[in-house]
Amino acid sequence: MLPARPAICTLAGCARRYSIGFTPAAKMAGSSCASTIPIKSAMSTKRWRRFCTVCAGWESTGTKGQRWGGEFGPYYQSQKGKAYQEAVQVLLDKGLAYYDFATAEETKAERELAEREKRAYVSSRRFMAETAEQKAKFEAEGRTAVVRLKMPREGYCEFTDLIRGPMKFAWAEEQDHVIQRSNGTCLYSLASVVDDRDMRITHVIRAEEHLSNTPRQIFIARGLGIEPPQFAHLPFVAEPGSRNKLSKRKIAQYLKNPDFKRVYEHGRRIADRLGLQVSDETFNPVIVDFYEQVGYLPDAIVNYLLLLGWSLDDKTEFFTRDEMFQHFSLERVVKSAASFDPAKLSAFQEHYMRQLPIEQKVAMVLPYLERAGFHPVPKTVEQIVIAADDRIKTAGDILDYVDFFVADEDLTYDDKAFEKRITKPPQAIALLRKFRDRLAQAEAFDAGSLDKLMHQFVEDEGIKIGEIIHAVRVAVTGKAVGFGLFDALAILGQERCLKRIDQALRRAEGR
RNA sequence: GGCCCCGUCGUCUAGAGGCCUAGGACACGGCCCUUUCAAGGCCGCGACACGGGUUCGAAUCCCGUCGGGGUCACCA
Repeated sequence: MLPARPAICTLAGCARRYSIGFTPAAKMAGSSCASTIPIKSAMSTKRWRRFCTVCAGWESTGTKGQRWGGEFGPYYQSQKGKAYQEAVQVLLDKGLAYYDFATAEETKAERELAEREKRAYVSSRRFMAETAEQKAKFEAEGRTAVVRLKMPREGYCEFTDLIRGPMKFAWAEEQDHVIQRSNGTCLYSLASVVDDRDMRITHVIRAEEHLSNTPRQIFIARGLGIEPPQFAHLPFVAEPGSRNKLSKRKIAQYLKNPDFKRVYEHGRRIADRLGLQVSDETFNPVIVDFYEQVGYLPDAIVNYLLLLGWSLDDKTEFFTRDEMFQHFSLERVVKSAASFDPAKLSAFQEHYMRQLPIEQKVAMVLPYLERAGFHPVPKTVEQIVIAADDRIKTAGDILDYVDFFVADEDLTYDDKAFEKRITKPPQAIALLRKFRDRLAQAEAFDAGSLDKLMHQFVEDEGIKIGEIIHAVRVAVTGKAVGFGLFDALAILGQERCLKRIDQALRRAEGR
């Protein structure tokens, strides 16, 4: 069944299952992507697929996806109606389910009555039809039926959860859940059991909110003569700074958290420079798409998420995919919910970015420049990437350095910086002019030579380096901040540097 | 409300009765480095929810309290 909503993946849902679920899945199945499908349940296949695809390398969401095929299809619940109905019939034949001819209002009334009388609601089964005659009688009244499970009213359902250990639920607490709607279609709890059987699911690894519907699934499985799969219920991911389940709808509230806000606004700046249309549906730090758009590394995200609720020991933090597969175990999953910490995710991102070879960084960053409307030569980009070093924390950060690509006459100046470093200091303009002349005479224009030239200039003038260097920076880059000035000058080249300094001098003199 | 789950620094966690004056990471604060911004180095701050047991000894075991969360659909 395709989810009604578009391909959105929250960190709360798919991400957790990816980093935690995918890992043992791949481990147990002994292979990668293709095996993730049979190991999970069929629900929200599309979202799951989206996340896997994204985290496998931010590839486009190929819907053709041969990789998603497999021998136990079909994988869409919309194509499996017949299999579900057959299962319902088996349950009916065995007396483990029944036709319920009660109307929605009648059921609701019973439930409300129980609530008023402060007792647990148990279906009266007043409109239960187990024989053809009963069925005919209700139908004659013009009633339609749903199929409900006929849950045991005594005893316990016991099973072992791979994360939580032995579980014991009283059958009497279970409702007679609907498994087939009056229109003949089936519900999740029935469908997922059938899917799990058809797809040879051995381990169901899912969020803890499903813990309480496990007994009914075990009931259905046994009724169908299926050995129930092993269950592992993961705690959910909580909101930053609270224990509530993370939700993509609460972005406005999360924005009050300074760390969350920082991550969001950083992404927002990049999106704005790209002219991206942003919507809360996808441009939201709670959703993986956000990180893809801003240019995060999948490895960083997966590694961060892996540690959100699991650890190997008291010190190991960084894992390659292979190491994850090798070391992961459900037994070490933490039982309590873990809050999403955007600041720590950023720290992982910075770490992985620092590890990235230059060529890969360049390749990662180029599409951002192109999307922002620049057509830079890769060599220059490489120089910038090297000079900027770890200042580029996500691929989108390259946009902090577009000043190198804009035409000299289009360079914009930060007014405050210009004022502080050029207009205001009494000697600044004169010094800048002198330095400009030195630059004009420079024979070598590499960073090392420029460094020497600057120091010679400072010595000759008897000034402190701070009196000139900032003025030069603002004159050639327009900004007060950036990477090493000599790298910046070298990348721009002599001609452009002179042009920009002249331009700044004219601007300072109000011409 | 019934049922269920959970409770160690702000956050993620290590901890299976003595190795714990509770370890690591992120964040935070300070210092150093420095042409700005980053980064880096060093130092620091900082927790066993509470109350009873059991024990020579408890963060670890038991009971209770409190707190947080999940779930109770013809959603998935």
